[in-house]
Amino acid sequence: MSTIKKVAEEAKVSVATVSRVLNSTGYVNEETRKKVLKVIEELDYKPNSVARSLFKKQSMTIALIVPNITNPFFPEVARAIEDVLSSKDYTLILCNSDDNSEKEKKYFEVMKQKYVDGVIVVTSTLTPQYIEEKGIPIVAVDRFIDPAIPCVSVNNIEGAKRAVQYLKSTGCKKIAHIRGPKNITSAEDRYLGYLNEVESESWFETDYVRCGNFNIEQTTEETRKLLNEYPDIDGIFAGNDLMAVGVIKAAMQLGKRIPEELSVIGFDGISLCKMTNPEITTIAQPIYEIGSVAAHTLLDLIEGRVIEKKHHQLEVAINKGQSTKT
Amino acid sequence: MSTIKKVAEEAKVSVATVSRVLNSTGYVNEETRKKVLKVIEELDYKPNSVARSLFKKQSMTIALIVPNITNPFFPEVARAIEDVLSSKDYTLILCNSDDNSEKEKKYFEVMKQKYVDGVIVVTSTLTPQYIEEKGIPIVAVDRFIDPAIPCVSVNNIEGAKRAVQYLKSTGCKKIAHIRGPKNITSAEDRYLGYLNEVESESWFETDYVRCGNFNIEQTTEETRKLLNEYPDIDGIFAGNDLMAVGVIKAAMQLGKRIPEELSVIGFDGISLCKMTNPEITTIAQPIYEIGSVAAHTLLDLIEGRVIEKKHHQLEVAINKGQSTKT
DNA sequence: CTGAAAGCGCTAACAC
DNA sequence: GTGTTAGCGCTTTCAG
Repeated sequence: MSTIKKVAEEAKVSVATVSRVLNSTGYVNEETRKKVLKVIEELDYKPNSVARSLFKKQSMTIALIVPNITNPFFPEVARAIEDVLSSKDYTLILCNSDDNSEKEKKYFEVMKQKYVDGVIVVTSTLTPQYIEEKGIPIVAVDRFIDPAIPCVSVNNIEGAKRAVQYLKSTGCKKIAHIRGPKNITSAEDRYLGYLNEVESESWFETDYVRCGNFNIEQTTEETRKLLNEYPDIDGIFAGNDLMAVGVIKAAMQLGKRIPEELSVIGFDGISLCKMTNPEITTIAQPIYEIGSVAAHTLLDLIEGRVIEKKHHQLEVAINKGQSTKT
Repeated sequence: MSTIKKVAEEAKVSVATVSRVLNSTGYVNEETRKKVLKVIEELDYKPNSVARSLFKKQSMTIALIVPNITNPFFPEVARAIEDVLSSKDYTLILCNSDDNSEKEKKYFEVMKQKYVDGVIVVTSTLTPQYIEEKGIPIVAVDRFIDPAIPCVSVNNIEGAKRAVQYLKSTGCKKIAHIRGPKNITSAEDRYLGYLNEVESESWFETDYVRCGNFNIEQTTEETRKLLNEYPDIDGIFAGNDLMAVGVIKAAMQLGKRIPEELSVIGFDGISLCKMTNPEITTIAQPIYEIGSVAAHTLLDLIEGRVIEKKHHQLEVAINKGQSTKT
């Protein structure tokens, strides 16, 4: 592998000059510039990013910390982020935290040692103090951390309201909610949105809310119990699409027809919704856009541009499938 | 951020000594060792990986190049890889190639400049010459590249045979195949396995093979055509699970009952299979294990261990769902 | 416009 | 056992 020094020798100039043409900084005579370029070409010289990083204290890489890339929501976010990063010559490091605070911190440590320029994170355990202390530019995705930290998400409360409203509009009379984990802001907000729509209804019971923890099996189990206790529930708003699958499974086990006897609506809009049968009606987030906006925001932060808007709340849309009545 | 120099000053020793205790290399008096450790603790000193990389010409990071992380097969592979890497203090860089040779090459270039220690790749365009030339340790996953390059996959031919045999064993009399893209070795092998099982059958027609390109919509379209032309086909082996979804969609559109009128079997064993209705019967690859073995193999390669086995062919298993008869 | 030289933070000879 | 020093490959003052 050729180095800047070899190029300099070959071109009979100093390394400083080569560096100048490489980075288009400072003045350099057009003739010498051409000569240097020619030698670079001939030697197929590629600057060493590590050496550059050491000097500049930046690495042109950013890290994405998600709970688990295996959860179908995240690959799409990751893809979007990687797309914008690679178009700007940045590189993406992928980390799975399992929502474990220790792991998240360990990743942060490592990233700092590697001069990683910034991180995009989906977390519910990291505190603003810790983040502040690390001093790495950061943007949160999906889950809110702190007013001081840029965040891109959707309006989960509004989305949840729309879900319930839609269920009502298609004739559901008793609507339950299988919610995501406590302490996850997005799950909490969806629950709040649901509550807001139903608490003043005469039919509402607090017992209509069950926790499915974003997990199919548990959701199936909880739903079965729920439906056995309250056979007249005719609509369920699941806290995400995976849980909607769980709800549907439970309904099938109980022999309830969907959507005739039970309507189901999810949240997220992962591509899975279109693969099931019935296709799942869902409050779709613009997942790709979320990733894309997060990446751009982080780059703004890193490259010192003024960040006009700290909190992006993107619009949800309703994707109608066959798990709800028309 | 404190540096090794500050630690040395504070501990009143040379940087060499600090480096020694850091890396446990060479002799260092127990007393001084303790003193140094204490200072490191006090200053919360963390060695700078970039500086170390520059010297050692290695970065403790490896890259994973997949066509598209959005394809549900890959997140699981990525997760497995990241799990073993992080346990060995390596970091994972994620790249999406879209099966585009130019992008793959660009990534390779960048990785080389970053002193990335190795790459795990899913490719059908990279040539052994190119890889050789780059001189980066590499292991292929899912798709075979060259006998000289370590590869971890399953025996696709055998798996495909088993799929067809299973269909036969459940009573299917005319079995078609919706195959994946030409030039992708795994798709090719599955096709070969299918062919091997059916070509001597009296009912077999070459026209029973259609190309679905690993894509749901196209598969649905092709299947619909196929089933219209040959209404008596009663079994379809889809080249992967996503295409199995496409087949099922087509069957539903045509009002064919699954599995009574048409049995469907997929390949891969992604978790999606358990989320659809009917659940998809599939030839399941040990996806997590594939990623895990690939990561270990790459680390062996990187760390100079003898690699006992270049080509790992892991075992498939049949996952029975309700898309086939019992 | 160009070159010399001082680092960025760390490791590994090589002395002592 | 421990310190000195020469780099790893690049960027950026600072002279000239």
